[in-house]
Amino acid sequence: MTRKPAIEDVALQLFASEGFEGASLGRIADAVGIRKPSIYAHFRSKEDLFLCVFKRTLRRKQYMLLRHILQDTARPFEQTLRELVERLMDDHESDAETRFLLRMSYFPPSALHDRVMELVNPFFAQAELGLIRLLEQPVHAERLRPEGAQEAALAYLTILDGVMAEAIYTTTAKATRRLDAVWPVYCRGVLITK
Amino acid sequence: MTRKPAIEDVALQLFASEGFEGASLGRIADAVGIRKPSIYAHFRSKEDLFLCVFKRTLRRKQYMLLRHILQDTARPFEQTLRELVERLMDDHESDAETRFLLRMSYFPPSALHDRVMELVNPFFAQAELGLIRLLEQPVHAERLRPEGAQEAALAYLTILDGVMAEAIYTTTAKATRRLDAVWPVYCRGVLITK
DNA sequence: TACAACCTAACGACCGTTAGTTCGCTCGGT
DNA sequence: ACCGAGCGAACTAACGGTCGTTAGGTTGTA
Repeated sequence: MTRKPAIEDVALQLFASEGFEGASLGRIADAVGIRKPSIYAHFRSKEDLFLCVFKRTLRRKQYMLLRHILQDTARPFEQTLRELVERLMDDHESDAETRFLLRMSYFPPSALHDRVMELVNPFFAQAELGLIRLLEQPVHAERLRPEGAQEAALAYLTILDGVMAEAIYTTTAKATRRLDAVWPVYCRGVLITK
Repeated sequence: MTRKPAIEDVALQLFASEGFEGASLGRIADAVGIRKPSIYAHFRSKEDLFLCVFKRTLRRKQYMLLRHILQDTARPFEQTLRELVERLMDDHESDAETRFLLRMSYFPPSALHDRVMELVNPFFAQAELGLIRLLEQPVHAERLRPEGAQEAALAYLTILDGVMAEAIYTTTAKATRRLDAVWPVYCRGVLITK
């Protein structure tokens, strides 16, 4: 029975709350219940541990996003999209995975900046593409302004980031307040007025 | 002739790019051209240095924001607000002050979390209030949907944060692309359709 | 004008602590 | 007999921070 998954879980927690430099291997080992050198039985270095955790988180998040977007493509898209924001906000509050991913995408450890960006860029590019594909489906496109799928997708991602930003530096409650204000504006702005 | 301002400038740069834990006093001193103990002639500790720089940055940013918002209250507000996003994006690219402020507001050094938040919260609260006051002026309010000043202010702040988020983890060019997409959506969403 | 007293920025040397990392050993399962 | 997870000890480098001292400028007083 190996402690490898436990090490990754704890590292995720500490990286999310203290940052890469702020989370030491000694405290990670303490929280797992092992000694510091034991970590090196599973990871070549602190950077290696970080990148393993980062890749795992990216994989899981990508899977979750695609599942959510494609779960029921016939529903009104604004319902699916609003639920996605709410879901990510709740995740950010409850589990560290979303906090970790956001923090390390915004401010990666400077020595690993390039390698992190190589992983993050395709992730966001694919998310954007998936969103545009959803909105281009005739069921939804006909309710949007002409040629408005890409505009609606980019505007949505901007709003998503804005709400998550508020959730990061204040609270989920205040972020909900922002979402409630911005959502009607968004819908009026992208839907065709009949 | 004292090196105190130089120390603060360099600390700002390094805190912005490496984070609080990632920026060491030794490297700050090197970049200034002095030795590490000399820093203690001006600051009681690393935390003290950080808080001084943070407060100074907050003061300057607040001054800039108020000046921008109140510079010409008769102009169409959507012009003023769009220019403000563009200005903050440019600042983020050119000088470290905006990067520092955003990074440390999102992810303050965990030991200083509470003290940082005590400074940040009034800052953002006042920015929100100033914005609502601007939009409540009759010249602007009559172009907004009824009771829409607060909604328009919150929606704007969300979009501002979303665009800045993109500027942080990609580039100013990509953030501009988002702004171009979201801005017409915002205007259609908050203005009265005639 | 002279000069001692004072102040302060800056420094070299060094403190205790902790960081990431390596090595060689032990022990339990196969 | 082997393999690999885990550990104790120990290494080097770097951390934030303190100490006593120095050099240069300002000030007070005679």
